Order: sequence, then structure tokens, then C-alpha cells
Amino acid sequence: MRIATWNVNSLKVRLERVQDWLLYAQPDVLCLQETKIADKDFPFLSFLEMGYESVHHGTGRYNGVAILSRVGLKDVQVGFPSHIINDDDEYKTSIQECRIISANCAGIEVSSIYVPNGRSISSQHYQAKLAWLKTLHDYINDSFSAQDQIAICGDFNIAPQDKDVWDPALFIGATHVSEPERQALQNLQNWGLHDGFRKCYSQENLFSWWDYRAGNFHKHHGMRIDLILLSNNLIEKVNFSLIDRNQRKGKLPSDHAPVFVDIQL
DNA sequence: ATGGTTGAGAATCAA
Repeated sequence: MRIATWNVNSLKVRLERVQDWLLYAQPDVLCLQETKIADKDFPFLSFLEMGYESVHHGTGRYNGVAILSRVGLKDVQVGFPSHIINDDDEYKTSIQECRIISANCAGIEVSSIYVPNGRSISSQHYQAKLAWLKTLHDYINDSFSAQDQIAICGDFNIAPQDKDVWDPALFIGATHVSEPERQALQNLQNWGLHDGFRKCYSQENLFSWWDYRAGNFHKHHGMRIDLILLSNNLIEKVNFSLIDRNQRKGKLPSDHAPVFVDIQL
């Protein structure tokens, strides 16, 4: 079972690239983020033609998440369940943005998530990011048990460790590396969800995102913020993982590369 | 140089 995740930064611009990659990488499940299109414009039929069922949660312009699967797709949950969200939550609006969709694919509980960026530590957007991450934890804790097979895939907008950042000194006091964000990730790990990529690699400077600006990709200035978190019963069966950085190259790339894990079921 | 680039969508906003 190959499970992949890719922030495509507009599916309209990236559709042909995504289709090419499906043929090339042959994932069984592909989670997409930042589709930036509305449900009515999502190319369900194009993916179905290629053997992939799909579900999408988006309103256009911002955000937008999807799951594609060629091994089945059922029990779809669009957004967070309403009972997880507090009516008086200060950040309710952010929590209800199109940033999560979940489904059961061949017995695995798959979520495609796009964690808020946070912009800067001093901003309300950062507080909304922390609130969103808390809601994610609540959702997982409420919906799943440690015995379930779970894959939480997506753009976390968090670099788990300093070795996941090209120059940690530059990011002191910045989002993506702050202690509260990393603690939120640690809380998921404590719950029983583990970084699939790190099962296979311990090296530093292996990135999944590079800013479009200043030739950062060519200078190897990136971060690893696209993660696949797996339950214990899946992480022990991981036998391969890869960030396909070739997809950051060439004409019209996303600023993120796809990441996948292979699980020997 | 409060810089650099991309996408959505029509002037900025978000990343």
C-alpha cells in the first residue's frame, strides 16, 4: 500500500502534473492540499478515468483538500465533525475552513490535512493555527482508537526538528519551528501517530517544500513540513518512503514535492 | 532592496 501526500498549490495549474505523477508513482492513495478550487470544479471524472475515486472539500481561491484512492473510499468525513468544534471557540471560523477531509481506504483511516500557516508568532493567525491543531487532536482522539489503522497526511506547516530546516538560526522566533507547534505535533505522537518518513531516514536537510523566491530550491533552502503520520500498527510495516523532489523541478512546479510511504500490509 | 515568486482574480491577499 503506497500512501502519498502533495500540496499542489492550485489543482487547475497542476492537474496534468498530478496525472503524470499518478501514472509514474502509482500511489494507492493520494492526499492533496491547496487545490484552490470549488467542489463543482474538482476533476472527479478525470481521476475516475485513471482508476481513482476521489472526494474533495473546497470552496475555491483558498485551501481545499482531497483524497484520491484506487483501493476504495468510504465513510467520508468532510471537515471536522461539528460536535468537535466549540460554538464559542474564538477561532471557529478558521477551524471550519476547508482544511481536512477523511475517509476509510482499504481499512485505513486516511485524513488529508492542510494546517494553517500561522504567518507570524505575534499574529492571530498563529493562535488560530494552534487552535486548529488542538481540534485535530480532539478529532483523532474522539474518532479513532489506537487499534485502528490511521494515516494523517498533509501539509502540517511544522518542521518537526531543526534538522528539517535548512538554516534553523534563521527561523528563531518564526512559525513552523516554534515550541508550541512542535508540542502539538508531539501530542499527536504521544497519542500514537508517528512520522512515516523518519522510519526510513535520519539524515538532515531532506525537504518537501522550498519557497519559490530567491532560487531557494536550487540553493537547497527548504523545510520538511509535509508529513505522513501513521499509527503503531502501520509504522511497523513501513518498508520505504520518499520525497519525490523531481516534482519540484521543471515547468510550473508546486512549491511542495509529493511524499509517500510504502506499507507492507 | 521590509527584498525574492507564484496563484487567484482583478486590487491585493496568502503563502
